[in-house]
Amino acid sequence: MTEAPRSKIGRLKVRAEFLKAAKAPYQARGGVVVQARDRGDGPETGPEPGLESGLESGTEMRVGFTATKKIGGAVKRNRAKRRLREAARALLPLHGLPGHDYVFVARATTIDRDWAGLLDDVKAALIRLSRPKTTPPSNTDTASREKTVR
RNA sequence: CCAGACGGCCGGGCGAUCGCGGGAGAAGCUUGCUUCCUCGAGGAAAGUCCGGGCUCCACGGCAAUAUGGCGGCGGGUAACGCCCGCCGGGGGUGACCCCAGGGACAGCGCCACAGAAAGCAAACCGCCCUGCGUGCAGGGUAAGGGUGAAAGGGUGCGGUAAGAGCGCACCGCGUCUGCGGUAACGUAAACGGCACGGCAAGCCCCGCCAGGAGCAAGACCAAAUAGGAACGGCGCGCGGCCUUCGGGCUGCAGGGCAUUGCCGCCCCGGACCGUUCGGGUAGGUUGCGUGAGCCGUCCGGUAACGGGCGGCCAAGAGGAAUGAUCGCCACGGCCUUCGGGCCGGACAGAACCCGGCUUACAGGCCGUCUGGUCCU
Repeated sequence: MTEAPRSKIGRLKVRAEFLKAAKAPYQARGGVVVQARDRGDGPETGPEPGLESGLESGTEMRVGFTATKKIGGAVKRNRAKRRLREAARALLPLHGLPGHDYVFVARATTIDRDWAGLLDDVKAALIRLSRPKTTPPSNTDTASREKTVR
């Protein structure tokens, strides 16, 4: 789809993709719940020319946002999604893994959490999710990037 | 100045950095990206309660019925159950506020409890008269008592055995006439001696208004797969038996070209192949914002509103943009050593579009009016 693998973050749009992500590992921090799913078409396999999976191909990482009615009315739900979207924009290129789908689930505390705290929550959840046992080989440069950030 | 009534308006401002959605705006190049420019939530965007526009479906016209809604009169409007003005009734010292406010001689029904009596009036305690056996019978009466939401006009005077619209005055009510008003209605006089109780938010009657579904409406483009149709090529087919399920053996093979056999050709049937077409799913485009539009001004109208002229184009997503952080100022609290410091931001987010209604709302501004108090 594009040559720049890092700056491009796709968006989850279909309900089925959210349901798949909901079965994946997740991490709950103070103001947010993050779910991460490895789509299994990592960058080493490369875009197979014959395969039909060209749509969700390659190193792209994608993200979706969810806020249930438990949080409040439309204003509160939109506000929570906006804050999560902004946090994802800032942190996902640094701590996200390529080829993964992330779903950020808003909680009741998402709105009132102060901004720095919310960023810490998201960062901690992303780092925790990025070092499970099945680490892809492409994770090395991501880890080094993490080190430089700290 | 205090208390209050009514109407209108606002819903923080400026800036910096990083971002997001739209653009038939401009430039650049590597032709699908970058940079710049520009526009980007509300007074209720909400509830989805009424009225419309716009779509599709249904439908020959008219009338009636059913069902639902509306209900003083006049006006406004595209329309309304909305708005304005007025009338009537009720409340308030007042400014003002409130009212499901058509019909009870079309009919049915109801009026609990209490009370003697609750609807073609009757008479419990009374009051009065007559009779006598002196506490009962007969009669008159509806003033007084008591019940009730409501007791067959009210108050006063006369009248009477006691009373009673029995008579009179005023008030109420009814009828008729005059006058004012477009009308609802108001008002005056005369007459009537009071008859016609209330409930229509019980059914009902009368008048008026209503076909249905909704932008997930509807229109267009159109993969893959399956199925359909047309055309062309092609006898590739069918039955029976056996089977180790791979197949084998055997028989038959439509109609026409006069007839019979063979060959050939054509038609038909059917399997497969090819081409084309239509329906249609995913997906995409559109509907989708120039409109009962907004601003200014003048004119008509008490007003709602209407008209003229000039100017403007101002969200349009589709997992759904309008955000994050910071600084200064304004506003509101609290503290203050009067320098300042620390907190805080209501209700709520467009989804086809308008007109209303209803509900939610921190804080603030403006105008008109009423009552009271003080000063001049």
